Amino acid sequence: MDYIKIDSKWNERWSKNDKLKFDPKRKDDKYYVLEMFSYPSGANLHLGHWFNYALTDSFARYKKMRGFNVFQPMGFDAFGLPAENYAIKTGIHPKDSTLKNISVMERQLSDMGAMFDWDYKLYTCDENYYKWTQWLFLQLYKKGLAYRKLAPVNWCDSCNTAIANEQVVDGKCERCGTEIERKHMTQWFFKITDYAEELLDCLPELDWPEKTKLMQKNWIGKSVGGEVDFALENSDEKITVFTTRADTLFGVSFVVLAPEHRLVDAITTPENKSAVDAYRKEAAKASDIERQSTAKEKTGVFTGAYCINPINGERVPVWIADYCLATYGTGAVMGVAAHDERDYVFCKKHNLSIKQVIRPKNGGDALPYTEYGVMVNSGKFDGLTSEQGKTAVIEQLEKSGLGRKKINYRLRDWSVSRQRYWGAPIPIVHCPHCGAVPVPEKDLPVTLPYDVNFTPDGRSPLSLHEGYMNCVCPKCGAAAKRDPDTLDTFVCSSWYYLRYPDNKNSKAPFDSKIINKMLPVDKYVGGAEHACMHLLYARFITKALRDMDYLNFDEPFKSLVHQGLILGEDGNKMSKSAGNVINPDKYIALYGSDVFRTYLMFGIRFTEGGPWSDDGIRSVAKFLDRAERIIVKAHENRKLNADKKSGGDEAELEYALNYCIKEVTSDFETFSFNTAIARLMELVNAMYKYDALPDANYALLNEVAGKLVLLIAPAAPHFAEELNELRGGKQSVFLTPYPQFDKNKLVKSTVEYAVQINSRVKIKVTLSASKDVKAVEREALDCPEVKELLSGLSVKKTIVIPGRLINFVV
RNA sequence: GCCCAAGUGGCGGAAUGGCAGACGCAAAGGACUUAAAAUCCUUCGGGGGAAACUCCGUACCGGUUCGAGUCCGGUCUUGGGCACCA
Repeated sequence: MDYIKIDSKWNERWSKNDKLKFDPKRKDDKYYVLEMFSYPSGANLHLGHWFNYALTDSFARYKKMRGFNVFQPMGFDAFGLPAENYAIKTGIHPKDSTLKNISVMERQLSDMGAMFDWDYKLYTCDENYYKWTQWLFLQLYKKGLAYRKLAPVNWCDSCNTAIANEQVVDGKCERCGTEIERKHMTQWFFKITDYAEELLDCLPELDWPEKTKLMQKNWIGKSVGGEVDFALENSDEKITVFTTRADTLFGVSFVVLAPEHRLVDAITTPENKSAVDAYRKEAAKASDIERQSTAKEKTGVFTGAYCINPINGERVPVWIADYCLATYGTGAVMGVAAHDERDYVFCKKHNLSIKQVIRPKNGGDALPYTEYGVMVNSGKFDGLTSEQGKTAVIEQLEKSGLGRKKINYRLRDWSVSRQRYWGAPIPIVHCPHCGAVPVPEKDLPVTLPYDVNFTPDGRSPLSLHEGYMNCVCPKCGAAAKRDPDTLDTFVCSSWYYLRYPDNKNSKAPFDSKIINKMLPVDKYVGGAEHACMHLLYARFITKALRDMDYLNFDEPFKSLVHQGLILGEDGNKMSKSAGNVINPDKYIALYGSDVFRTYLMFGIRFTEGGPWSDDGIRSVAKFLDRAERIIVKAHENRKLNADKKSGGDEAELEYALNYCIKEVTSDFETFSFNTAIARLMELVNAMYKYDALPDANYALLNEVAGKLVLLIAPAAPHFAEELNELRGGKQSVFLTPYPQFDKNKLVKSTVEYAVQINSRVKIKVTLSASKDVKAVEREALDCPEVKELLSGLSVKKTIVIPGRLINFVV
């Protein structure tokens, strides 16, 4: 078959066939398949896109054949840093480069022959889209879920700008090599922590990979414990620490503040000031990852201050150390050397006291002992278990107001301000009189100006644009300034799935009546690298909009699948700099899209990915050729031996067909495309075997061939259409119901059993297909071969696995 | 460093705790052909054995079990994420 020629032939016919498109009037049997949209970074669709989009399209086509009204939209996550970097380097405007990339990628996506509903496309950089991203910001603001606070950014002094983590290489700015430091700026945050508990609670019901749910669970990081107040000596202030181990409170050796903690300046004594300042400066250079490394040496300096342990009145020194993070808990921790590895090392190093207050339940004094045990040296609490003590100590402190139960989350609020140009402007005006004032909804969008200057030093173009920055306060009319920042692109992608089904709505982001019927997404497909951020943000936004009565569902993505990562031939991640990028276009030009798609399905496990290799791509063309030959032959000879009585050979062929239907169906449901193709190959092999008989019934073979065309259609859509037409099919295969298997044709009267002695396979015997364990055992014992095998042995135990094996333990 | 995965022939990969290597690729041998391509047939984890057969084998070490690639504990390696790449 000419695989290249049929690509364009059928792509064109499909685009003209409205029956193949999503029907917006039918929502009861809708099936929303969504692939994470892509960032138009390079000028080309790369292999990874192809892998994800083509194979998910096969799944969508399968669902279509199962009778669903499939909705499969496509769009672009078009704002982002790379386009801006490109502009700084080349002077080409991000909008121009982005739109150009999009047009190339759209062409490649249509060449793929995927049944995307292009009428519903969206670009996040489009005014008609980001208008509603800004609307979303305003709703969150109204609801009290958007707020401002001081937060650190990576600051490059020479570029005079904040830079992304990605642009920090070895602690230096990737552009100019200047050492970066953390600078605190007032920025917008979304209060995702308000939803921490619900985001956690809803996880179990989601049909998501367990590992992804676990990662989100750990990311949210709920810990149940308590807060304890340590009063400062010579001050009215107190240090509040969060702990999950209040049972160790009697053993506190020191208290540590994060170097950024607000009290550090106030409590540091004059003789310690220079050391503390130097330490803080050094700590500002390290990333959180470096600071938390347990392999790193535990550094810290004494502030000179002391505080009082509320449970026993002991005087405790206050230190600062970079392993204590300002962003988690209260930014202060109590150090219990005897029962925490990190604290133990810290105390040994700085010669602080170590006091054992927990003893293992079965005794022992080896320190540090970090497990639960029994309280000792803890006054009236002695003898309580850690579990009891944790609660009892906090309850005691609650009476005096020096402590309280507290649930803490590792999850932090979502920082959405970006000091960049290529993003959705933040719809806020800063007025000297009224402060931060939201732009009225009727004035949206706040349009991103085009005529900006991309200075080589990387300063934010928006803040330098007078026409954009100067405005009047919507509240009092005074001269005011716009917020110079743009929104994190994750904000744009946190709601796009809600826009697709109603993408042309100019009055609202979406019509709730439509969206409540179209959502949740039935199958969401995308990379596992989004497990913690995008997927969590999208869940949060859905819940927030639900609480504002825009939506009536709790979760955006009912079912989720991650595709694996396709690596370069060298086994490394594909990248321009590594020179290992594979362009799918050359394979399409050589083999056609069906061969390429089927090869991707067969050669690489969808959820695993792996290094690219084109070994064997020819074999897939061979398989399709082989299938074509038998399908054509069966059709041409369809009248031959049509009245032949069915016998064992026919039953075998029908078994092969029905087994294939059963397996391929369940494989498609689980995205196990590689085994689905293997089962199709087996069916083709069975057809050849039958064809080799002298008196083969071609009417039957042709019937099987007809089913094969349908089964193969989601994997090789153009190929299947072509053969369907050749066989006289009048309408598209994708409007033809997917074959169902007949379970009566899958019943076999006998089964081959493996007979084991002490779990080692010795012989094989054919027994009846009974499920009755006792009957199978009796039948086996009657077999002469088994009798011979067991002669002279005494059987202690017999294990029968119906349909599989019998194990005699002797 | 922390969280989450993965590790099976020369290669891609199959295996609800039940016959490891389905289905393919590559390789070798053969048929057809003047020849090539295409197609078809056979072999194909390792050791031992003439053969029947037997022993070993799913990164490494240990455990649970009649039985472990699969479950548990530990180790190593690789990949993803670690909050301003998307």
